[in-house]
Amino acid sequence: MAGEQLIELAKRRGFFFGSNGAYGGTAGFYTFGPRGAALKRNVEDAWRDRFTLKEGNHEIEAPTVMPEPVFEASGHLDGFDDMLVECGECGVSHRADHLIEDATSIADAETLPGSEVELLIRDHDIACPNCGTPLAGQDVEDFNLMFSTNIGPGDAQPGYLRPETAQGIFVEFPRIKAYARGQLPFGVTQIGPAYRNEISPRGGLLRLREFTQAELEQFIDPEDDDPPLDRVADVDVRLYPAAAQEADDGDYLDTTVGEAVADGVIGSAWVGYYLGVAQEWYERIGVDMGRFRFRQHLPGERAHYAADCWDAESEVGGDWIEIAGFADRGTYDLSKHDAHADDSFTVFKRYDEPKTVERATVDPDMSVLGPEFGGDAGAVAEALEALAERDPDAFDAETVTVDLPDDDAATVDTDVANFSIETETETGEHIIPSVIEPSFGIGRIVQTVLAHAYTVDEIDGEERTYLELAPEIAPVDVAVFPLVSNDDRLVDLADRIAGDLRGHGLSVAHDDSGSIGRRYRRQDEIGTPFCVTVDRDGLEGEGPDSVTVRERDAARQVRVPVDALAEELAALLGDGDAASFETLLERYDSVETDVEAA
RNA sequence: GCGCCGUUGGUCCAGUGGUAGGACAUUAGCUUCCCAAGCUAAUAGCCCGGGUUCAAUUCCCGGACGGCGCACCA
Repeated sequence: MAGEQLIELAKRRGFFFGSNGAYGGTAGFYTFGPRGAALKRNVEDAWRDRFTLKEGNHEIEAPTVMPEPVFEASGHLDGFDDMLVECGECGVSHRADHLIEDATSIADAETLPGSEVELLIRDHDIACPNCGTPLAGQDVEDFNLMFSTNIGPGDAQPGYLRPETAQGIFVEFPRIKAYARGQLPFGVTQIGPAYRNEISPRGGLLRLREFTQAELEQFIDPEDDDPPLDRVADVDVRLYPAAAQEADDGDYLDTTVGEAVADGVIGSAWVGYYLGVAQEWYERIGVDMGRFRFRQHLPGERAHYAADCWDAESEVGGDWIEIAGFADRGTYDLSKHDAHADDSFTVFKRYDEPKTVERATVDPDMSVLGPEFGGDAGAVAEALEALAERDPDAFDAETVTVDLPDDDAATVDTDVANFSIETETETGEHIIPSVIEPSFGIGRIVQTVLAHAYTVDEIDGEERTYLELAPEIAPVDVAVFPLVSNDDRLVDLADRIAGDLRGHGLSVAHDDSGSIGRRYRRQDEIGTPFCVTVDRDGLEGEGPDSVTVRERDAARQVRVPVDALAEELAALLGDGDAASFETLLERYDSVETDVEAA
């Protein structure tokens, strides 16, 4: 519940802000500042680690501009536009196709041309649902949600910015399958921008015209391929099934992935598997699981090709927002491209046992058919082949007669057809894989982790705002300060340590401006998990030089030798529980600061 | 796209028909051995276009951007 303060912090501290402010701003576009870009990249890296590397999947990077035929095949060109009609009286815009569908028995008015829709509005006396004024005579305008462009000079080759990153994966499937050696199941991922020319962008990062998606297309043979469900069977999930949403007293279903799949609440085991993987991943990057749920699509909102569909939703500012979708898309996408494109979008599925089939074939003697039938010879040969398949017995006679496309019939000696029954061994068949699609909105995840990390507490009686970000995704790993800036020994050592830690691959902030408390607060506000402070005590005491390491959440401190610093920090920042601040406190001296976080 | 409301330093706000003030932040200096301390100074702003007016940041119209509601979200 920190909506406005969070937006203010995001702007002030460089997480994100509306783009092109110098030119008045552009709705629907956001720029990630230095902190936001780092945070977003860390989220993407965490996603890549879990959904690409840990799953053994293949990541690709396809262009954002794709030619028109791609979207003719995908259905986006026809299906992705809205027909709008504006009321001349009250000015409210309506979906023209919806008005038609309500007033007539036409089911898919979306596919009608605009001119016809205008006639239908006139013929059926359709009026504005808002004010009742007849809409006859108003223009129906197409509004396609894809950004269009031209590829090369002129307008000979129209192109569009992809409205989802997935199309790049589907289009390149014929080649990608070769890299997977043609073996199902395999998964292909892509992280990158997608574009939709939204009518009305709203809500900060929530609905943008350019946004980043991380998508996984898991290609499977639904008959043979099962997910490794046991890996996530015990993962607890909070489900909000369609039935519960429709019931008056519907409630969440707290269960495990294994049980939900076994009970059929989750229809697809593959979808269930990825819900479990996603649940653990969201937890890892710091989503508050008390403000998280999986919501099943209602029958009405499901895309027509999706068998079962669940959304991951998080609560931000009191609203539930969709942050990922998990859909069983069946063979929809690959079938479309298989039908439209030249290449084959199938994989070869080997049978367990080769099948032996007897096939009737002909091998017509064209040196006879040619002279006899002239230009029709080819058609005669084709008709013979078709007949052999349909009615092999016809070739038992002396002559055989076939019908030609132009209603003529042709009779030839059976010998000429060279009819035979051949035995063939079939080792498999070409199938179009089914697709399970987990699709993540990166910007929405960034917004979620920021909102869930936003915390206000009290330190030393002063209110403090900080981001309780997971170290893995925090934009800065560690900040290094001299405790005071009027002692060159401290300043120089802080400089040296910062450089050394950067050499170890850490993202390091260096700050010697203002009091130490002020510098801690700056880092707290951007979620830096650890601060290293160089003080005189660490240089003057017995033994090797040491510095203090402060953790963000409770402001506890421990004194660590400079020589061990890089190694200890790397362990603290590594993913998983490789090391915790508690273990540091056990092994080194803690620092009394009289500071109390409450 | 529609309706209502809004837009003043980096951020949050005050204010005015005669071109503006605060708080916080930032920078520099002094001070400072652990949590937004203090002192001094500096940087920095009326969203854009048109109209009314001697004069517009202020009033009017339009636009852009933002918030809320409607519509939309394949």
